[in-house]
Amino acid sequence: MGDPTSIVTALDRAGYRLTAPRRSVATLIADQDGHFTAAELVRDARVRQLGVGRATIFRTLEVLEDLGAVERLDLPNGEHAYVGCEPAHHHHVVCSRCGRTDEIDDEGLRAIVMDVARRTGYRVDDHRLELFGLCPACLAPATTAAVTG
Amino acid sequence: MGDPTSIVTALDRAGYRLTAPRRSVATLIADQDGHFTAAELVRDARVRQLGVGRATIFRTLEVLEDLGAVERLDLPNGEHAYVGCEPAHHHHVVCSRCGRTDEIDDEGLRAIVMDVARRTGYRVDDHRLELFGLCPACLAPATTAAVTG
DNA sequence: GCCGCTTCTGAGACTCAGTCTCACATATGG
DNA sequence: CCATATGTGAGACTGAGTCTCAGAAGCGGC
Repeated sequence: MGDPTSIVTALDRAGYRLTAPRRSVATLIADQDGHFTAAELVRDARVRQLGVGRATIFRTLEVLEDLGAVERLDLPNGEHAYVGCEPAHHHHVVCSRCGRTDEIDDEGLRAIVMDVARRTGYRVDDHRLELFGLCPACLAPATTAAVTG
Repeated sequence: MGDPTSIVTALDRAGYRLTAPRRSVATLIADQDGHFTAAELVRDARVRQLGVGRATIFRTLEVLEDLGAVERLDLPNGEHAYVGCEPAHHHHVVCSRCGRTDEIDDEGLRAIVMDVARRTGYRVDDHRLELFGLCPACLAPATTAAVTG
């Protein structure tokens, strides 16, 4: 964690200028564990005195989402969060406790999408799958606690 | 469409009072085609002079979501929308053009969830699947147009 | 039908995410 | 180093959703 290079590279390759604020945002994102919200980046930027404006953070997130360097999640509570990720189509499992996310591939889902399309007559262009639960690390103490108490 | 009975019944069975504003909201929802936003209900209520306040609409939607009489969707553009639906776990295909939604069952997804759980070590408690595309009705003219022009 | 208690409601203030504007700054190609 | 297109920050603005609180009204008991 903590390496903003891939984000910066993605910006560069797409023809965006490599400005100081964008590098700062890239660093902030690279330093996040699991998912994060725009508001968290704004707060972190202020704490770290990076002098990056709110608007810039929102704009940069938008660009990065377009580039696929970041993906937007809709948490069950309605919040919009982001995860840094590799630019390929995939989905995420999100830990409800610590916010850790892992990518999951598309495999089986494709079959479901095709099946739904066949049965409903829709042409399915896009889809979103999000799984929520507890990651192994958060699960371990929970299990222990359950056994103990 | 247009029959608010099932929503009213659901409220009643859950021990909520059957007030005039709640009946109005139930009717508004029953009259919606496809998905709708809280803002749309507020507007409709005003147009139809139902005298239902904004806060009440939000509160009623929250209650109905708890009861499973309504499900919340996150549209690709970030908006929060709702669909009236039967209170059982399922997912939706959403038409990007007309907003129509259809329910799809859980079948194949269960296998995916279990597979992901096994491979990642997460305990998956909840999931969300949304498919977006064009419904058959919106698809037909689109196809014609493509052929014609 | 009426009473009393509890739940519900509407108005409007409030909060907070996200967008927009616009004058100023700066990365980049030449 | 310059010209210029692109990016930036401050802060106003918008719109969703929440909260508060005094008053209204459903419902069970009589």
